[in-house]
Amino acid sequence: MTESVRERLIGSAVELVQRHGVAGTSVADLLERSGVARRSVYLHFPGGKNELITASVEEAGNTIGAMIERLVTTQSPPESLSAFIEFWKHLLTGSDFEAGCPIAAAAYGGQEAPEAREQAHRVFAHWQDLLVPRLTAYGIDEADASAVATTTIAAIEGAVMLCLADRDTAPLDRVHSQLQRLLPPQTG
Amino acid sequence: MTESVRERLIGSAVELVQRHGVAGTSVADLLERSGVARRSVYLHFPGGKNELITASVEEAGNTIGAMIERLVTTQSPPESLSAFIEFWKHLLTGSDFEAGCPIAAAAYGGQEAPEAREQAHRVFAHWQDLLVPRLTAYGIDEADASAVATTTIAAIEGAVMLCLADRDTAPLDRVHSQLQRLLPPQTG
DNA sequence: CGTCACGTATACCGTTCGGTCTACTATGTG
DNA sequence: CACATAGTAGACCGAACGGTATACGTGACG
Repeated sequence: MTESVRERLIGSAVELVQRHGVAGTSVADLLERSGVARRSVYLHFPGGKNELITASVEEAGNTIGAMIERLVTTQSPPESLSAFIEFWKHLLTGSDFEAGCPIAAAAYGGQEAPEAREQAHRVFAHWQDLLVPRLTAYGIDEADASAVATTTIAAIEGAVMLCLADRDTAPLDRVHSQLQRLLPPQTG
Repeated sequence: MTESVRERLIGSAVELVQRHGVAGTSVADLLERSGVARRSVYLHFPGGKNELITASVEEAGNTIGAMIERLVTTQSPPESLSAFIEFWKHLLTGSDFEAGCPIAAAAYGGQEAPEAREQAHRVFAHWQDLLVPRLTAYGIDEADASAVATTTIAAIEGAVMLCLADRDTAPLDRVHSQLQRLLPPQTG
């Protein structure tokens, strides 16, 4: 039942990276939030902070990826899109616009943590791979499906960033309305 | 002719924030790159690092904003879009995928530098204000124009982030192809 | 000439950084 | 019991952090 030390560390890393980025997340912060002894960090992650952050990017990527998979296998692309947008709006409002996408934060902090950036690359590739077959099944030309998938991810990630800057969810709503236009009515 | 101390500091701050983010940019780095005495920083920016970074976000926002204005006043929306995409591709390849958008970096680093985040908000609002009248003049419904403008900015910003993660410009090309679909042929 | 603004150079402040170390405590399990 | 495993607690390291202080140089202007 109780979370393991490793899980607590990864969970804390995800939350802190969402709020402060990679460079802005210190080991001391991680210890305080996780309530874990300093030494335990290097027991589970001999590579130190960067290895922990890389693992947390993988974990967050898998969690969100599982949600994406659940959405696209149970709903149509437009419905999945709405639900995904709603997820991000809740994350933003629930954190008073302090938390963004941890994967994006890792991509931007890639200079100091190259392994975390590579992990971010894998996560984004995975997310797109989940979308492409659903888009083609929905009637989108195979040649265009990967571009639509990339654009959906990019526009939402960019909108989350705009929401952080604006401290408002309106950018996500505006992006939502336009991304719907990229999804043709079925049998299109 | 020679750059003033203030200009050197701001220019250095823009480049460093593009590469390392707000939290990852140290005063020592700024001194080394700008070749300026430590004391001079606090002479020009009594608020220290945060004030300097806020000024650099304003400066970078104005520079890119001026480019956007030049593009949209001399070319059609699709042509402007292509040129803007090309600008980002050059920035990425010219920095070996180490430099991204400094405004986005400020938005993500807003936790530790709130004034810089507010400045990022103003910059993005300005960029969108430059696009909206051109989109309506191009035939896009007034109710949709602001959404198209937001989506264009968001998708490109997100694509730049994906390019950093992938170390490849392909995401920008894919996003480009889909953003074109949001711009109807004239008299549409 | 005096002085004052602007700049450099560098020492220094207290704090925090990531990471290592020693010592101790549970909880099993052979 | 013996002993390994996994954890806590906390001192400690050298380096880097943002910011302040002191001393000096230089050029414009009254």
